[in-house]
Amino acid sequence: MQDLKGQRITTQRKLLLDLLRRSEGHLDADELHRLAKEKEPRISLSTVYRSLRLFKELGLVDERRFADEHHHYEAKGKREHHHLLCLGCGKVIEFEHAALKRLKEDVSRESGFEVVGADVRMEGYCESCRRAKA
Amino acid sequence: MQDLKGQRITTQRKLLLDLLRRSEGHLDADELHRLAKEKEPRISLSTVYRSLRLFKELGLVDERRFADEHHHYEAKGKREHHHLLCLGCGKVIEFEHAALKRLKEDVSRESGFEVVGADVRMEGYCESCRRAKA
DNA sequence: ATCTAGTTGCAAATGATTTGCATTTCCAAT
DNA sequence: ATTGGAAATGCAAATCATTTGCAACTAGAT
Repeated sequence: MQDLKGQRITTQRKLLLDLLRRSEGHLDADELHRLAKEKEPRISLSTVYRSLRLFKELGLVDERRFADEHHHYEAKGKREHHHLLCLGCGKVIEFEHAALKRLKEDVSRESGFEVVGADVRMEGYCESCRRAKA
Repeated sequence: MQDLKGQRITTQRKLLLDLLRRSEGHLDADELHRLAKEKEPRISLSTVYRSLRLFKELGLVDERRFADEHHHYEAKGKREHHHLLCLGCGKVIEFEHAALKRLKEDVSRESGFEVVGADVRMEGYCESCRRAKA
């Protein structure tokens, strides 16, 4: 838990960071709160939000907005990846692609903009929704 | 104004769509409301939101979320483009890149996911912020 | 010109996220 | 180990963008 540089290591923060790291998907604040209450029934939703903000500031999680309405949080550490959003079922699928590195370099060179990060998301239909449509 | 297929053509809708199309940037609901009130002082913010939703459903505008907090709307019709977000000054810059078409095709082929649209955004520092940092 | 369903403006409601404050807890200094 | 105070928590109330209920107002078909 030495990831929380300088910040106090509380039961709540430990639990929340652990849940985020174990979870496969992209949790939102409510889901995380629900999970956390199984271990710490008194944990409050505000603490969840405050901790998420802290983790984000420390660079421990990424905050994303998919379909809308609320944020989703994803613990960092995996390889760089991007997202496919299924318009049929709402599923979020991760993908990697080698060409993106070159794309960033191209953009940096051509635009004079110093690119530090990229987020690519593609919308469409996942295999099962494609089958369902056909 | 025959873009409003089947929908009633009201003074408010005409004005709002017109403002969106004239505007270079990416307006948010408040900015649009402010602009609209110059011509139609009684127009309400709800009407702005309702019209934006309608335009979105009709495919006349794209809704985006940049830095956060609220939506921005952009009239469609320009060529496909993506966005650079400056972390220094918050500016949003548009860019185009030919490689994206191939990237979409690659992803479709490799993942079995049918890609219908892509949104690429890169974060970093624009030229003037880079100079300011140096 | 008339009729009526679609639209509007306003105010109140919503829902995600934030904040004020009293209480509790971490942890550095004793 | 104990302790003092700053930092963190839980709760309830506040925010802020966006949505909605409703009565009054129009577009546009008749």
